[in-house]
Amino acid sequence: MNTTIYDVAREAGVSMATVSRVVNGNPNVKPATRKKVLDAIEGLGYRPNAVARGLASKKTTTVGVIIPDISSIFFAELARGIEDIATMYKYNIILCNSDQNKEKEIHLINTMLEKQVDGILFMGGEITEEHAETFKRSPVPIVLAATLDADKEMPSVNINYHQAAFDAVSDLINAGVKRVGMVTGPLEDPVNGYQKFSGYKKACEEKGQGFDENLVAVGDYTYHSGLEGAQKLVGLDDSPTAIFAATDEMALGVIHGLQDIGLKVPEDVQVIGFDNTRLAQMVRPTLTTVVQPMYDIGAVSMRLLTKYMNKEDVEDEVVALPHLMEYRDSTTF
Amino acid sequence: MNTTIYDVAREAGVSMATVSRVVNGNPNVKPATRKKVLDAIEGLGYRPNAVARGLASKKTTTVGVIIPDISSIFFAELARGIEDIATMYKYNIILCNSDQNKEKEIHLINTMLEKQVDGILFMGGEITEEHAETFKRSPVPIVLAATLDADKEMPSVNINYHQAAFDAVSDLINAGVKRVGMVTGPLEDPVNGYQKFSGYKKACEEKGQGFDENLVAVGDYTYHSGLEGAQKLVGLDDSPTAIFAATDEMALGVIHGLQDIGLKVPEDVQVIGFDNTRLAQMVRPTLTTVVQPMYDIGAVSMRLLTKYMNKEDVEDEVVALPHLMEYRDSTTF
DNA sequence: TTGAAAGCGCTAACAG
DNA sequence: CTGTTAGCGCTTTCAA
Repeated sequence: MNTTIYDVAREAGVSMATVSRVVNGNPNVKPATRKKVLDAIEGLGYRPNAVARGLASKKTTTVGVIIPDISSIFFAELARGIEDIATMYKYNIILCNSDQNKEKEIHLINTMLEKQVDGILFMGGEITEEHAETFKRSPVPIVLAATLDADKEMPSVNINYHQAAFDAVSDLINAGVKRVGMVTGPLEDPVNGYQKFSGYKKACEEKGQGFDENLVAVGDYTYHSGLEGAQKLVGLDDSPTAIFAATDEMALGVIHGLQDIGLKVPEDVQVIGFDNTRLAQMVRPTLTTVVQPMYDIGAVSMRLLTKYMNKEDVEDEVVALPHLMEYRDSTTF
Repeated sequence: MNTTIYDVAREAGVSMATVSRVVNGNPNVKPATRKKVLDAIEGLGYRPNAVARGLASKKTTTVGVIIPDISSIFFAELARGIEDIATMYKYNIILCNSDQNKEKEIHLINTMLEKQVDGILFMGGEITEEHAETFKRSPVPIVLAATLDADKEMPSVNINYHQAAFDAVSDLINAGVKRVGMVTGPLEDPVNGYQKFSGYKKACEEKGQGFDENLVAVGDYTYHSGLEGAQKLVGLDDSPTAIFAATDEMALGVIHGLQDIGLKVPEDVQVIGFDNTRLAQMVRPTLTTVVQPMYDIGAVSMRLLTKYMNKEDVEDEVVALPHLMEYRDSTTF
């Protein structure tokens, strides 16, 4: 049997309430008493049982984190930001991979709710009606990180993907590129698909080159799909002299796809990526990319969640972090 | 107030014990009764409280995972293997980053024990005496993943790092390379430092080139340190014509460090990495590397932990998974 | 096949 | 400043 608060009380010659008070740092304890209790705790090697505490207090100091895939370099960085801030506020994290599978996501939320988490941080792709229903029914706060909610009625932390993509493509066109191609994520994905694509499209339309759907290759976030996308695009009659990729990993694929068939980056074709993961510096030429502050998105969303959990006032429910460009050697400007 | 097992019992006209039985799939319930209960659960939207269950049953179906840094591509892959198997066995994961800091590691173990996890999966660097003490005192099983325990008295899952490094360097020497250099991790690190280094050293000594400490650069796992290491090594009078790096990330740094000063890989200098992370294919030339099955190490260690938690018999407490070489374009053989 | 009742270890009024 | 007393929601004997 493990030693309990009751054992400590007996050992120290006080009531369990007093032990509870010193364990929880309640100031209403005479120093001498506190010392007796502390000594007893030390002597018995007492370790409070967080489960019992959770049952009695209805707080577990644990938050659920639903993430598409922790082995993705992008989400792993986000997770690190989340965990750091959680630790700072004394929360632990229950981490689950969803593979962006709707049934799994809903199931995971329910599992976490059973475990009585104090809040949930959700990262995913599309927020369907069913997601919205589930979120609404949740007895604890839920915050979205790097995940768009069409109705903007959920608390969330993002950057403006549409604008960021628009900016990146505009840079290219302003620098004199006549035809810019794109390797996008699946268009059903609101972030890496639709938003970034629409930013690209808008820049094409407004800046003169016009939109040509042949210049768009749809990838699946992988390096390999970037590689294939590049080869498809440069195989065109009127092939692009710059390619914008929706993620850094695909951008690396694009660069190597280009190089593998003898094209030079950036001389023949310029390349811009998105995210500024560590990959961007691990390639030659180094990658010009849109900086998405992944760690910060994780950190800020966790901070936001703590505010909800503490019932603090929050002024901005929907926060958009700034993005910017990191110019490296895969572009000529 | 949330609905409890008691509400369901009243609604279904049975006792809470019966509700508990159907919730837990106990077969000793008449089908008709079961149906009544299930209907009541459905109607009330009842969701069992895992915290209360944990307190009563002394099982939380949660395991603690201590990892140096989830944003590392290597550990993220490992974590994915862990989580997948945990999910398969209906466990959830509490994930914490330790940054390989001893105090943090010990502290985290205690936090997890307070939370009454059913087991702990530990990834770290050095296992000190203090670690061993803490592990020994744990009331729940602990398994090490990709982490060496000098005394081999803890259950663990690894590959044979020494042998793997020896094999890689031997390949180079057998292929005619006269001088092989190495970029190692910190030598205090038993895995990425000492074991791999000693494998390298042994191959040098046994295969003829002899060991020359000038040929060794100590990195810190980062891409950047690989880059610097390479430049240091090729600056030598009698510079190496092949470099073995203790991790893929450092190997990418080595390749680019070489290329940045005009050397060709593999014509001028061959390069071999370690781990076979996804990075190995995201570089030109693609990287020849030692395959360490990260996902599998995670999966197998979690499986091993489930056996301990279920008090099943385990035949192999210390498991060594096989390693092999993946030959790509950064070597000439 | 079902119910009654005793905890699991702790928090949180409430009293004194 | 300290102790008493109810629970928190569930599992688990033990009887019936």
